[in-house]
Amino acid sequence: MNKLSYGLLGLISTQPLTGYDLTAKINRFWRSTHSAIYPLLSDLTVKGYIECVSEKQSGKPDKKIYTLSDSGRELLNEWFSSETGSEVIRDEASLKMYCIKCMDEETANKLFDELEIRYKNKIDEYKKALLKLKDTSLEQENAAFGGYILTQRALAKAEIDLCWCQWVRKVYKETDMNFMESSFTDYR
Amino acid sequence: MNKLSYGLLGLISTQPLTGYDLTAKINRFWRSTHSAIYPLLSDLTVKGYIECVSEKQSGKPDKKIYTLSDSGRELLNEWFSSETGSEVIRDEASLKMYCIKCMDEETANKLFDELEIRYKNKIDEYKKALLKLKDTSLEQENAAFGGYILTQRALAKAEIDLCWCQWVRKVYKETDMNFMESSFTDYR
DNA sequence: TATGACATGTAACATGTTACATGATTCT
DNA sequence: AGAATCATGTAACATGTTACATGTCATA
Repeated sequence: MNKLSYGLLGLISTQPLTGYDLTAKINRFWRSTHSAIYPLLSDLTVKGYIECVSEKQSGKPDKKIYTLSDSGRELLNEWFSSETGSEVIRDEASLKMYCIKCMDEETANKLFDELEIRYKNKIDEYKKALLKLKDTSLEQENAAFGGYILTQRALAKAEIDLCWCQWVRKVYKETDMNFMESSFTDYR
Repeated sequence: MNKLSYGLLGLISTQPLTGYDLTAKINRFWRSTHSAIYPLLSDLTVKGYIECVSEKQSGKPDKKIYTLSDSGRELLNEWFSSETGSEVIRDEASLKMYCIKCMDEETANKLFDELEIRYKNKIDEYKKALLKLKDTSLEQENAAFGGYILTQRALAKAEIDLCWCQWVRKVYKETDMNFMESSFTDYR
């Protein structure tokens, strides 16, 4: 059982879902692809933590709808009480930003442009997701609550990223002053 | 060449560093371990992007100090201008928080406690790192600038995480009201 | 008429983690 | 006395990514 497997179990615990649904849902909090998820779902089924019902479709592969079993629910509760692993971050933008003073000005400005657009798009995306959640909240309350709080957090972080990028652009330009004088905390 | 290799090249570009130094430095922005980094440094040396000078030590393995070569500098500049990959996040805390409404109250409160302590520790750590940077800025300006802006960002995000966790705890308790009424943006 | 959403799966390859291996010096 | 820091490296195993494979329907 790896962390992703627990995550899948967690999502399934709030409502029955297909591998396709799970791939889309989990990606907001845990980077993954369907190629990693489908084999894990097979494993979880073999181990008896989830159960699967097939729904016939025309033109598409049968839809496999997964639900949590009793032993899956037990395992989930153990996971809830276990120590939480620390966040894994791998951000190429950070690696580049570390070197910002080594780039020529044109390259640096292009990087600022690229990142600002990216963070603005994220903000839009999360705002839209929040509006969408307002419609679907009535039936699936537990899942909606989870989706709501996590999207609020993602939005807040995207806003920080945008603001930070604008601050760095400003501080980068002011080469004559001591950069330690400009605190991002004050700028926010 | 994977992203981590470019990151190592980037760090070395600002100052000569050992594998041990690199492991410590890069971890703030890119989760990795020495077991992944040492083989990459060998590869980069064979390919001629970095050069290595050994310094004899007693009781410890020789210290290998890496510097960037001309072809390494060229490759770095190409990377600076290339499209930036999107951030990879894998956060077990998010996976658990999605299920917060499915946990019993005691488990949920323990999770809130665990995460708040974690975020507070991070905030302390980054504040200390910022103070430390004020002393070392004079000689290594480019590296200090990179370290400074990235630590400011990490601090801002840790503060958001703590604030968010406290907000979720509050909203979680208020079970009778519609949770969509409570916006994290207003709470901040 | 072409792109994207829907829907599942496998294979080859790349990358990451954990444990093993060694050992002096400094801090608590 | 024991833990942490410094310092490099390999091996076995676990995990993740990209490409391949198939095919319909709805939207732009």
